[in-house]
Amino acid sequence: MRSDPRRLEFEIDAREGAARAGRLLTAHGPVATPAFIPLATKGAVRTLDLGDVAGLGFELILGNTFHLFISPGAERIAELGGLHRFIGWDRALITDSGGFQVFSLAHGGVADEIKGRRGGAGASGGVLEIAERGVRFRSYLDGTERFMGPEESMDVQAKLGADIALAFDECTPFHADRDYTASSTERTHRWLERCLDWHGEHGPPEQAVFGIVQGGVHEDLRRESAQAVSATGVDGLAIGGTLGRDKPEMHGVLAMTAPLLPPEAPKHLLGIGEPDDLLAGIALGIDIFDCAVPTRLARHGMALAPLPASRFRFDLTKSGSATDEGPLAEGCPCPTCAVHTRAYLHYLSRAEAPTAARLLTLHNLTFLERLVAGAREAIKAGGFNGYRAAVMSGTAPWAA
RNA sequence: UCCGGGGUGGCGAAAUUGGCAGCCGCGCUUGACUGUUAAUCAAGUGCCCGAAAGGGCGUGUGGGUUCGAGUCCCACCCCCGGAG
Repeated sequence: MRSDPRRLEFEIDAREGAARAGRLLTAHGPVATPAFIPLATKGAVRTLDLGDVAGLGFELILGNTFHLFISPGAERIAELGGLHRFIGWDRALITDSGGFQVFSLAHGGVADEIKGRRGGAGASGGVLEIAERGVRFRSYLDGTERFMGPEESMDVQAKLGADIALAFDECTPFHADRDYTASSTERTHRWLERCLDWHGEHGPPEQAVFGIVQGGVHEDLRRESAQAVSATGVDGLAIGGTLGRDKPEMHGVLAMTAPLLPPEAPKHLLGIGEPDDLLAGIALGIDIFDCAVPTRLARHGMALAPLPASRFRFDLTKSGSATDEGPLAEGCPCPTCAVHTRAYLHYLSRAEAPTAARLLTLHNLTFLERLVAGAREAIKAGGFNGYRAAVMSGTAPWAA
């Protein structure tokens, strides 16, 4: 157990039901919440320069312990002045612990595991052993055997110098049975204690640590996990693990889990999400979200748009856009929509021009930033429910 | 005009030399993507009719040989190269 002073101030300005608007005060500046966090897994938001990311208004990005550990290595980054300096980002930074990458190494993506497809482009089955001490795996880069446990993860994150470190956990698969999920969740709790012990002794004083709540889809396990993580006095809590087979189940698990977390703590929903998921999470009191969807979809020719009937996606690669002179989304304030037509973006996407991925990434990140910015304003004005209903009925976040 | 080479899906091309035409790739269509091993992956795709099962038609054109022809023979059309 830790009894250190808090390294992360969290101020709540306004509440509406469980939803709240406020800010995280990190060593690298404030982060207005609710916030969406772009992924900079390998130290870069794919296709963008971090100057672009700051220009879009983001105050927090997420880097990854596992990938940076594999290359270029924590020592290298430490020698070069830490991750902020290495990548040229002076705002807040959170690093994921590597727990999810073990899952990914074994199963590919979340959807691959749920649907029983053994991993699209991933899933080379590089996990050798998951044991109490930690995880033995084979590097996807050069095949060498590597090891990561709670201490190693925290050591890497200390060297990276993230403002917020995530505790090392095991992301329990959807297909794991209840017994496995229970014992894995308990091990994650023991790993959290070891993370905090290591961090208390060696970690940067200004670095905050979030613990991760597991428990799969089981209410009692989620409750036990929420209590166990809360009891450690972490600076914040993250909800992890696979949350169910489909969206309704995911929202159910979320609705059951979120209220179990201490109300005053910052809450991070890991790996989610899509626009409706963000609003569902915000309604339940989630403060920060990270997700691969906006940036990955952009690289696959898919734009986010106020289209709830098509999961807020607009497929720009379809031939219907070939002669469409309108913008991606009417009234969108992003730099792409300010200049370009659907016809041009369609052409670029089909041509697999790198510029297409960049322009769509700018748009998609803007969409989510505007979505959460709108939620922040709505909560402060006491109109979040109306805002959510408007977005869910197809009103653009920048118009709401 | 003569000599030589060549005409196969939307495109580049295969076809074990007379044995289920179109392998493979591009393009196109559809699907997937939620703490990023994904600017990726999966499925389909000769043409026509049909919702489908299915049916019909297909290797420049027209004949011929053969149980069977993209492949062999004859004539013609077109393209490329060379010679006049």
